[in-house]
Amino acid sequence: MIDLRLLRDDPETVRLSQRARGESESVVDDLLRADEQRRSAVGRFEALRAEQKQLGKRMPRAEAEEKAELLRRTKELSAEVKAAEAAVTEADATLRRAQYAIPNVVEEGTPPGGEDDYVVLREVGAKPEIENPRDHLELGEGLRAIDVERGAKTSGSRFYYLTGVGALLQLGLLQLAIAQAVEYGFVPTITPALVKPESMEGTGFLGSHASEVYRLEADDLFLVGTSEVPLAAYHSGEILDLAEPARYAGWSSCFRREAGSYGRDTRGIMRVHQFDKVEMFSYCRPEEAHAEHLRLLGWEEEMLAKVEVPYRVIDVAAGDLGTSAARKYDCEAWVPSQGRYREVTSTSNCTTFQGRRLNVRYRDEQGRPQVAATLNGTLATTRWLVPILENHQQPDGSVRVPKALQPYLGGRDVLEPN
RNA sequence: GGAGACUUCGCCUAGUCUGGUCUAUGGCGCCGCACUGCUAAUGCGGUUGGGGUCUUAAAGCCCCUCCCGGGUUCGAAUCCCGGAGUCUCCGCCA
Repeated sequence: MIDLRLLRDDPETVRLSQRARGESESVVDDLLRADEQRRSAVGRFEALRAEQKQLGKRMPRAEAEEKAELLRRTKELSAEVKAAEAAVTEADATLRRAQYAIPNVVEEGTPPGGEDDYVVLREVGAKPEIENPRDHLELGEGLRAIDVERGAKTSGSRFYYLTGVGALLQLGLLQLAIAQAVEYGFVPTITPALVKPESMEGTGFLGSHASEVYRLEADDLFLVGTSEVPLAAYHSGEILDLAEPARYAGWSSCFRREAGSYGRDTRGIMRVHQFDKVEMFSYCRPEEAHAEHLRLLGWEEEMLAKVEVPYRVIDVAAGDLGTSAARKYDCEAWVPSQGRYREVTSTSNCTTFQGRRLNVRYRDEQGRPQVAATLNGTLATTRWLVPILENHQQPDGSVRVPKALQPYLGGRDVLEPN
């Protein structure tokens, strides 16, 4: 949720942000009104409550006649206080709803517009020259690494088995990611994949992405779509020491319903209901967030370099940011069979938006608690197998193994079909 | 799944039976000051968090906060109901 002080002091910034996202500006005025109403309700309640407490203090010492008088007044007050309190509760709820209706304020410099209005920041690495490239599924089946038929048999479409070198490749990739994260001081973390509603809510995934989320109704739990969720909720309600950013690298399976993506990426493991991921997550001081964001992007690029895959970096446009993000950079890897770049990482600066919802704070120089900024970024996912297999394929259907992954595949430098 | 115990302002803890003087006790830690010729000891003071109001800002004042939500009452840390979490024991089980 956004900062109410910012809203009061500078509502125009919030309106501009809404415009850049292509979203409603009237919700800004709704929120301003709700804020005003809550404050006046609080004022009424507190005045009544103060009187009630004053009179209550005299009660034990009061003599018979005074006592009767006091009782009469305090009985009235009791009802008034109760009503005023109910009004505050309602105003709080209205305010909260209005606050939840507004996504994070976009960072200055974010390209305006929608999904197609991204800006390409750079392209890195040479695209391989491959004649009639096989796609990742054909390669994966040849290597007996990917089995979507049996995935569909047991679980339905968009499920798969990784077997043999496929399993080793994924485990190697994820371990490489964890190793890199540890090298840079991240705390490697294996997270819960099921979370409570407030954790899901606090991360901002029950807004526009609600239909993407698996819910276990019998237990009122949600399956996470990314370990960002349990990592963000990890320190909820806490006051952290953020002299240095607190960095976690989460390893978890991720679950997505992919509602509304019927017909898109139906082949192979490009878009699936369940996959594994190593995710970087940082808590830091707000003034440090911008620099931290660029660091996360740098670490993503370092991982892409290790798997020797060409990619480009895009600056995602405001309308495609998602609820919590103020700025987002995606790395897209080259996929030869499709002749285009496809998203393999995404790093978001959520500024204090999640921190405020989840109540994560730190102490500033004066020792006062302040809301922490949060950031996240992908270090490796199952989807990475697609560009890895395709870019390193050879005409006979074998696949070269990037040097960094070789130790995880028993030292092999080539995977042969069998 | 069954039974019981517990949850207090960073940590530990008093208070709950018997509602008002709880504006929540004490210790530890932490911060400041004083003193002592060293970073030790001692003394004094401070130390939950959120919100409102006022203000350039701070201070002040007020409200909320004793796990959460209801209820009883003029008044709830305290009594009642519901929920969550932790622990112990029993049962079942990978």
